[in-house]
Amino acid sequence: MPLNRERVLDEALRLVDEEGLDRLSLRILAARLNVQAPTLYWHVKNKSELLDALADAVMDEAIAAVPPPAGVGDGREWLFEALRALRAALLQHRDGARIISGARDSLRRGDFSETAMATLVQRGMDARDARLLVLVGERFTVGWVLEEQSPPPEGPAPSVEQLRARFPVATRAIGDYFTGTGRTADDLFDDAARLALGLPGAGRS
Amino acid sequence: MPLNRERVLDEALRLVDEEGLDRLSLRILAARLNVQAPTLYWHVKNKSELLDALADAVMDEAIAAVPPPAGVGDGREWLFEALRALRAALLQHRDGARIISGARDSLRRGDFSETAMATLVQRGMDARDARLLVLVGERFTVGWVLEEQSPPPEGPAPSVEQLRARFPVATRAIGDYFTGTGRTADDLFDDAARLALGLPGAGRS
DNA sequence: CGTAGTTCTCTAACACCGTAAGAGGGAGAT
DNA sequence: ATCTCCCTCTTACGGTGTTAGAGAACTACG
Repeated sequence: MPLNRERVLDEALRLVDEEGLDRLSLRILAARLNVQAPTLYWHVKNKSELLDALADAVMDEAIAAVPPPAGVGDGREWLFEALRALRAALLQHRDGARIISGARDSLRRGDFSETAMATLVQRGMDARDARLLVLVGERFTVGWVLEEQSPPPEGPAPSVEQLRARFPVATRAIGDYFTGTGRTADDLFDDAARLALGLPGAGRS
Repeated sequence: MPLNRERVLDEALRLVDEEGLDRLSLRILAARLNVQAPTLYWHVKNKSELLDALADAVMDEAIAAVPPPAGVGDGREWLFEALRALRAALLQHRDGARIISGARDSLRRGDFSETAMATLVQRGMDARDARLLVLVGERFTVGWVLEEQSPPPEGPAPSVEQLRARFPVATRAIGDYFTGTGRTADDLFDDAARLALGLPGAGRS
């Protein structure tokens, strides 16, 4: 079975999932494919193009996960669901947000925006508002997941008391949000995303 | 004049500003300081710690640029100004957003959030709402500037017609926003940020 | 059948990277 | 005069992306 571009990309994504984006090197990837590193250059222009292709793959999954528009509203609720799907797709892969935010040349990013904006406009929203809303939602979500996926600091984690001393308001707010209540990180994103989109809800407890 | 940590960090930031984050290597940095690469290890633990220090430096500038709270509202308007200051500080340095989003261990990020949340709470906002709002604003802004600062694709830029064919809604909305009107990228950020924070305005034209 | 061409993988090498180990110079204190 | 601390040096290791070019295997053509 000969090597082809698809197998290279699949294995690259698997490698990133297992070891993280920083460990993706052409030599390691080649070894996993039982091949020498320069061989990859036959199937891929260079590493940067490989990274772009990975970003495309991740975005494809995100786009595929977006639910079809339904319901009645002006589409804000649908956009909210689309952002949930985007976040889920990014979380599906280790460093997913870094992959797509680092891509130099990925038209799939634009596809996501375009279909989102088109859907909103089709449902009656002003084009200018739609663009603004999609831009806000998309960049907010990427920034959010980027933070969620950022690895913890290298040294020993700072103690809870130290954090409480330096960030009293934040730690108390975090504590109030999670402890006792059965809320999860997913709920926090939902609340934040609804807020960013100007949607009601974010159900007070 | 002996080398010290401060001079190393200053020169590193200058190097990043001139050449971009990808070109920051210990050898190049050392050469600019008329020193050999391993010498830097006397002043800095390793490259990762250096990057964290750069992130701290950038965030310090952002924090310093935040205006003192004033006025009357519940603080949302002030937070909006704080986000503008954050964006401006990130734009001040090449790859500013990447620098702070890549930092593994920077407490200054937390300082920004903490003072923002404390300010909002002090002005009467519910702690939970304040946290959510600050989180939304901060991550939105970082995601936004990350996109603003991402370099153009390597090859020749795709033609306007190609873009219009693939992204009709988006290109039309962009055109409507900028052409003719005297609006700038700064205005677009302002509109988007106000939307994300639930502030009125984003003056319809 | 032979030969030419295409497709894929190989080896060898280059320049660069972060980083470790340890030698040594120079200044100040004992 | 020696000891000690601070700072810089040389040397080296294993890793990186990438290029150049040789060569094997297969296909198509005369």
